[in-house]
Amino acid sequence: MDPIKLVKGFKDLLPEESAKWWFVELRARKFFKNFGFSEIRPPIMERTELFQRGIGEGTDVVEKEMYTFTDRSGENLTLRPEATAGVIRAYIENGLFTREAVSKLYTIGPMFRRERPQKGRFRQFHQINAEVFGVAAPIIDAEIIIMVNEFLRDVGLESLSLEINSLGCSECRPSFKQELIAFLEAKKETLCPDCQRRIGINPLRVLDCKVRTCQEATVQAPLVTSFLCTGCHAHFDELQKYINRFGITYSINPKMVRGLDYYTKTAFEITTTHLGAQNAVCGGGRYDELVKQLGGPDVPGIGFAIGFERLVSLLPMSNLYDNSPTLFVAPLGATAHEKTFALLNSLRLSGLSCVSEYNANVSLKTMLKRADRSGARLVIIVGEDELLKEEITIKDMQTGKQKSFLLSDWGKIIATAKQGEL
RNA sequence: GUGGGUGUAGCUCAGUUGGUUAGAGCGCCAGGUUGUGGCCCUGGAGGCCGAGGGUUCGAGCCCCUUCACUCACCCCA
Repeated sequence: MDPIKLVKGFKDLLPEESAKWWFVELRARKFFKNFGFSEIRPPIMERTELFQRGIGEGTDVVEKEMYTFTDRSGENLTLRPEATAGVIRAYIENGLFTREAVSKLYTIGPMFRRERPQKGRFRQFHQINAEVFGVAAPIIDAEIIIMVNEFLRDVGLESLSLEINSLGCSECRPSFKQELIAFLEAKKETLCPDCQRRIGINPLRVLDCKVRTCQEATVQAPLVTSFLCTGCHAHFDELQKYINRFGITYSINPKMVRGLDYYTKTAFEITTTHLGAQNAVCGGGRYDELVKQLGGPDVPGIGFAIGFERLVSLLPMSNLYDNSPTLFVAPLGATAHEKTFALLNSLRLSGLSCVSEYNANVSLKTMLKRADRSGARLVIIVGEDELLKEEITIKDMQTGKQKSFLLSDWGKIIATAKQGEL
């Protein structure tokens, strides 16, 4: 029979990798706690309408990338393609805005988009998401940007670049958009076919196009930053003031746009050159009108998403993700297995990570080989000699030293094992 | 959805103008050591050469089809 294969664009996370994931996740949770966030875990499936309203009908994500289906009772459901909409739904539905003036929430989990897979892009992928509701002041924009920037540095990423921009609000964006469209229409001939199409759909994206002729054509294009209303302008200025005060390096990229419709004012992106074409490790921004748009109170919001797989693939080599046990128990023969069984498990219960051999017939040589490969530094050997004397031998694999202990003297054995070396 | 690349052992890959029994390294198993790992030596297991069809006396190699993976576009984390 042919084995069943995994779904295209989905990945099995194997043990070597999952150790890295734990490392990242633990660090992230620590960071979030320090910055006053708490975890929320909305389901990974929502009513399709939520995403249509939240992300925007015209976006590619909604138009052609969602895993949407009707369940047995005819409800139209979708596997979440991003986290923000679901978090906002939960925020509204559970009335979190009535409990506290400001909510700082994070969530870590899988997202689903039916795109053609490539380097750094999968149909099931994971994100670390953060959202803050209820703060309109730019100080929070700065806080969030600094937090995510420092977090990525903390887990060990290097040569990242941070870009920020302001996309304006519903007041100033339309006039900019109008001006931009007029500009692009005039240059239409020199733009690539994709961009010619974009003029009508998402004119801001033209500024971000990779085709050289398009980049050349848009050097003189009007910039959002020069169209900002006084409110947005002040917001953007103050944000920079705060970031400068903390002192991280960034650049302003007036041509950066975000993919989803809901962003207003601040937008930012953290990229690297080591990811192939998918160079964004983190993207985020402010969405002051989204909560209201989804039926909630008029509460401003800001958030970001980190691509988990992308982050992990950038992690430097490190022994920080080492998952080795501290101890390998090697009993020779059936009697030794019986004698060490209780000890083995009480070592585990005392907080030590121990592995053992289950086959009573394997040789000491093989067990030591397995112990070596397991990464355990200490090995407890129990064979005929030890059984006669009611002893065990502990071997330090790094130094080769060996030492005997009375089998009954668990306290001493555990203490030595906890030391991790002889 | 569109375009390119690649499919040979568990993994990374050789494989001559089409020629007999398809190879290497790593990994795995066993032995060299009756109870001592790594290093070294010896041996072993492991392949429908992605699948289907075609050309040919003969196909891993050539042709067609198909599937999978991969990279890029679109778009995005």
